[in-house]
Amino acid sequence: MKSSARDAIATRQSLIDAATGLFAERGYDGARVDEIARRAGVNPAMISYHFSGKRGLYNAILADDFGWVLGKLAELDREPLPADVKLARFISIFGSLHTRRPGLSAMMLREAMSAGRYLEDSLLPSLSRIFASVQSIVAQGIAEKVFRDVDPLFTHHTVIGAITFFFAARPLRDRLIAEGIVQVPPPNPAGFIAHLQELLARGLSKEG
Amino acid sequence: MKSSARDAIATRQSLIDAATGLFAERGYDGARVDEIARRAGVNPAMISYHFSGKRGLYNAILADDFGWVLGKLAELDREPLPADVKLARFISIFGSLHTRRPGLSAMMLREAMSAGRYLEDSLLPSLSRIFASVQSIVAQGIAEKVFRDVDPLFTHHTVIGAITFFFAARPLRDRLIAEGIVQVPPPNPAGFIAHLQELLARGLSKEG
DNA sequence: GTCTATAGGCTGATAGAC
DNA sequence: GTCTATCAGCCTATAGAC
Repeated sequence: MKSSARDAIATRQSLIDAATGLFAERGYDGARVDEIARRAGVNPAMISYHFSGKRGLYNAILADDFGWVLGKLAELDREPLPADVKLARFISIFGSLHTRRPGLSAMMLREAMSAGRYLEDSLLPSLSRIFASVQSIVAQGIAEKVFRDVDPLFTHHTVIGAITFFFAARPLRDRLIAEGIVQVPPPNPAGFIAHLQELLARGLSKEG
Repeated sequence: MKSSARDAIATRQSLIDAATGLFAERGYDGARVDEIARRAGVNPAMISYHFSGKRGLYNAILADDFGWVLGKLAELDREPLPADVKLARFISIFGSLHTRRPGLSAMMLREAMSAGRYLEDSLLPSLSRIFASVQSIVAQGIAEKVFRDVDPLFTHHTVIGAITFFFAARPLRDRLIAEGIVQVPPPNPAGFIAHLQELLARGLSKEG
């Protein structure tokens, strides 16, 4: 992952990749800038240079990824689909986000637990948007009578909680498997997403 | 919550309560011992005295609560109940744990994300036990043909993820509600637990 | 045994010289 | 883009009061 010297783009990207992993596993305060730089294979001072500090690096990561999700959510909003299909689609989008950007689920969870403590104010609305994303789909489904009468916020929390936990808890799962403390095959993300789609489809269905 | 002077028990408890809140919201590295002591209304040096340091305090909290959960899980194991009832019971136990000890869900999530980084080795088996608790219930249900043929680990992650997220994400939810960014009534834990029980019962059911 | 005040010493983020 | 020094922040140990 080491960038060649004098390549600003590569330096930036190395830092982002290394930092995402460390922020995810150790949190903002637990991640050391020296180790981020070491993993990225660049000089620690590059963090100030490219992102004006640790905080800037942290927020740059979230700004990028939030942008990606919001774009996808906007696309989904525009499509005139029945709510059950939308929900399955959402689960799939949210799953692929975390597959493409491992570590993001943990960063988002940490922000949720700390009420957005390390987040720039300008990013709070984006987080809020994502935080509330499933609710409107569920509400639509209830209105359309394809879902039974559940609480949209509860359903939202179940979906977001399950997905983020699956990805965020990977470090512990991997450790327990590696140390032979639990014996399970390493689970695959696509299978989990399918499992969750099926569970929700059956669990929310009006009939049954 | 301030303990009266020279009351070791009260001092200890104040520290545990204050620390649980701060560890939950800010993580191990983000929680400052001075602030823990200030919130507890005791002198900072009391942390060394009663728990031989920050790390000891952190692990004392987890040791207590893990003990409580493991006791409940052992009880549940002993009862000869059908798997669907056991699962509902588990959800209820796990929910009441987090209701009684707000902050614990966040502490456990953080440990899962960091692979048990701040946990004493002696507590890892307990965490692992909790981490794997739902799996065996689901496996039993499949064998008994009351559940359809799902992946027990996936189901486990869904349940644990949903519950811990609901409680751990409270700070962000409260903030978004307080600032009027989302408009929902503050959700009640008991309702969420019931919602999750119902979702799982329908979603895992063999018929339908 | 329980608690307070304080000083020491370490670690880590950043800025400025090169 | 790198190296180095500084400065701030935080945990803990110590000495002693109650």
